[in-house]
Amino acid sequence: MSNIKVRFAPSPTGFMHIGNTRTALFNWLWAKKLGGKFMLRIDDTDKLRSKKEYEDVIRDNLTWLGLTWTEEARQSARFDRYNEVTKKLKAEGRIYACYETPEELEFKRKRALSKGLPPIYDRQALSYTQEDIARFEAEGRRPHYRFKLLPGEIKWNDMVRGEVKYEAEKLSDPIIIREDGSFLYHLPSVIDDFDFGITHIVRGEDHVTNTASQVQMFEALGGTVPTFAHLPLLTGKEGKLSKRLGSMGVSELRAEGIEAMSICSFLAKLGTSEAIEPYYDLQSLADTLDFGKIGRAQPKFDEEELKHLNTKLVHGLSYNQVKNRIEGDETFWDAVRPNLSIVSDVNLWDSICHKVVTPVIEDKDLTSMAADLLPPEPWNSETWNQWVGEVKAKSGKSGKALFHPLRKALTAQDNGPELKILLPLIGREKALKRLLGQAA
RNA sequence: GGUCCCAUCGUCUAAUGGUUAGGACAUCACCCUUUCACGGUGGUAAUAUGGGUUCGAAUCCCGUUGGGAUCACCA
Repeated sequence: MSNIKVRFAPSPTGFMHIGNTRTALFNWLWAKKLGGKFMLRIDDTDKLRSKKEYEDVIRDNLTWLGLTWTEEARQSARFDRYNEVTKKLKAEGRIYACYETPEELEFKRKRALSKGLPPIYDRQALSYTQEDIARFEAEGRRPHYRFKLLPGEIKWNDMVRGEVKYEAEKLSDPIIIREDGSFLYHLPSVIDDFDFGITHIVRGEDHVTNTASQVQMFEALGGTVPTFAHLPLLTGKEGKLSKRLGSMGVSELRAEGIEAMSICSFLAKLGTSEAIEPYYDLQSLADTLDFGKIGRAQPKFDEEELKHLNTKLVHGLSYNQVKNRIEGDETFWDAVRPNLSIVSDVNLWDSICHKVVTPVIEDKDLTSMAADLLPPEPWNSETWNQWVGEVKAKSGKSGKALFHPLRKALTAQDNGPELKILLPLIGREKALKRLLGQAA
């Protein structure tokens, strides 16, 4: 049994969007490929912004996508553990108290920037005297805490970026505890990864500098540093990561009729050197996962391309894969699916065959003539050819002029499945009325 | 501004110093279908820019331009 373990750690402060989903997917696929475990961790250290509603939607989306988890944790339930670690690190001098107000910090940053200096924390707090601290406390100030980075080179071998190096001196000591005593993301995340035995962390490249400081946190905890993979961030069509991209949720895509496997196939292959094509199960996607094939440039996410892929995927869906959610039998499905963009459009064709349709009459002479020539039932798949042959002979029309008016009258649609198959399903009674311009 | 990353057809990318710069998606044309769609075949289409290094550069080096990330008491 593999000891590989990955996690997806969303903060329940918003819905699942395309970027989130991609991160979850790559983690899941990696665990699947290596026979490891996938855990869900709710990063709800920010009590104000975390909402149960978001959490529910995240779970629901993951389940729908098929990204199931076998273990779960919640940061808000682990504060005792975080406090314990913090106490130890304070004693070791790796965590220190600071008394600057947010305004003072903001001022320092601006001043550094205006002098052309990097806005790195100046560690003034390390030189406080007892008197300074007493004075701050007397003023009613409460401390926040930072993690002290050790000078020197920080490096790791990234599964997508190769060797990554940072100089600790060029990084700010991250604030890990707020003035109100609550934890910020950095340290709890590391403690959890350490405690739960996470072996690989796959996340967006917006985390690379966080990783640099977190590497030192893992070391301070005395743990092994997990293996990292930082995925290039997705951008929008126009170049910049647009609001639209940020708001493009799994729930919305699902509501639009996009298949879960379309989303997974698309996100797993976008930005890689492999063709973006439909995969019908996560296992086969996992088999092909290779972090080395992920490019380092930022791919553009285009919803249109996702829709194209979805259409292609739907065309390849067998009856067995959809029978639980559609009307109609296998013959019907096979006849209709090459015309579908989304599975639920099958219902449109089902209702065209079995419910009331208001026909569109384009060529009254032709359609009423065709109505007269309609043969008696029973009908089969050859009926169409025989009938249309007669209509053609008598009207002298052929090609589009012949077919389009018939299609519009019988289905009220501009395009669709082969009429040869549809006609017997519609039946003589409805066909006759529709050809005469009556709703039926 | 510091640090880090990136730049090849419209899009995702391949080509680890010598290729007619390849593939996939999209697009276009043709074929199939007595219509559309589906399907099949084929075509158009790219190395951001300026310097080097080299017999030879998409590839290595430097500059320029452009894009992105980060530098939060968000995660």
